[in-house]
Amino acid sequence: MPELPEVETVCRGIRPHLEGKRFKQVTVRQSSLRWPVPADLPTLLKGQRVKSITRRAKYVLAELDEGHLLVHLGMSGRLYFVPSNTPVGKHDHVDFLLDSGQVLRYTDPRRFGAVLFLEGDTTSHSLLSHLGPEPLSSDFNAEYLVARAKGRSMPIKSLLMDGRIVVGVGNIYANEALFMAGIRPDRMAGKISPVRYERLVTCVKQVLQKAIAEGGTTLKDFVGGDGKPGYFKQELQVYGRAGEPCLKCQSTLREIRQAQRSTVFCGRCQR
DNA sequence: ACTTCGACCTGTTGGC
DNA sequence: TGCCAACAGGTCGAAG
Repeated sequence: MPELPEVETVCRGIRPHLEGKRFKQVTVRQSSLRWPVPADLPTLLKGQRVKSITRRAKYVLAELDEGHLLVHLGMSGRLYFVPSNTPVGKHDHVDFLLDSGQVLRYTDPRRFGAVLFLEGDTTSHSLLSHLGPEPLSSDFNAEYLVARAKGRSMPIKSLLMDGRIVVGVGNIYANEALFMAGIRPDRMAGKISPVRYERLVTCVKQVLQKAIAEGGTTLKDFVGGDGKPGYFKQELQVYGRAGEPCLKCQSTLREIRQAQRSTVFCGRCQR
């Protein structure tokens, strides 16, 4: 489910029910995720109050009295509230029972996600320290991107999806932003003009903002923390539309593979 | 330093 | 209908 807009949607959905509450009991049924869930997580969290819920890249961070809870949804993860009597499914790996009586559930069939505890400061943690700027912040601008792209032979789509350059842009929105900007995904990053980077930065921000406003993109069964589906799927211009006509010029959208990920683009609109 | 590729998992889909 | 290969929203870390 998760690219930045989906994670942001989840954060916004769960935040009102978490902030100010305390963990009463944490149940870990499957600790084998991307990294092992700490064996002492239930002990570490018990009795702790959630001071705030924030997002950094695609990580959900719960600031606690002492330390932080970090959750990543990987490819197939979900984080959502369930009624306390909800049956436990095969992939329901962690339940967080709050003092309010509500249960926050972490479900992840592919187990590419993560549930970790961070001691103290978040920025120093190895998973977060190397991350590039947030795409919707002013730190992500054309000058910055031009500087980072200088001399790079990597295709622009791969550069966009590199979290050290800019976070939160996954396969869907990389495809969409490049279409919107009229740039071929396989163009060498170092050979794109500053003017085109100006346009690309604007498009990345636009597509992400629009997706957040629509509650994320629902593929499969993504639902935000409030249980509502995302409505951005109907806005997608190229992702998942290979072989179909370009919505701007009607020519057939092409599909290639880059870094084992599917790339869809219009050979006429994108140069 | 930069780029590519395998790896981690399960579920779904499409071809034969 | 069944079986098997390919593919799916991510991203780390090793190899080249």
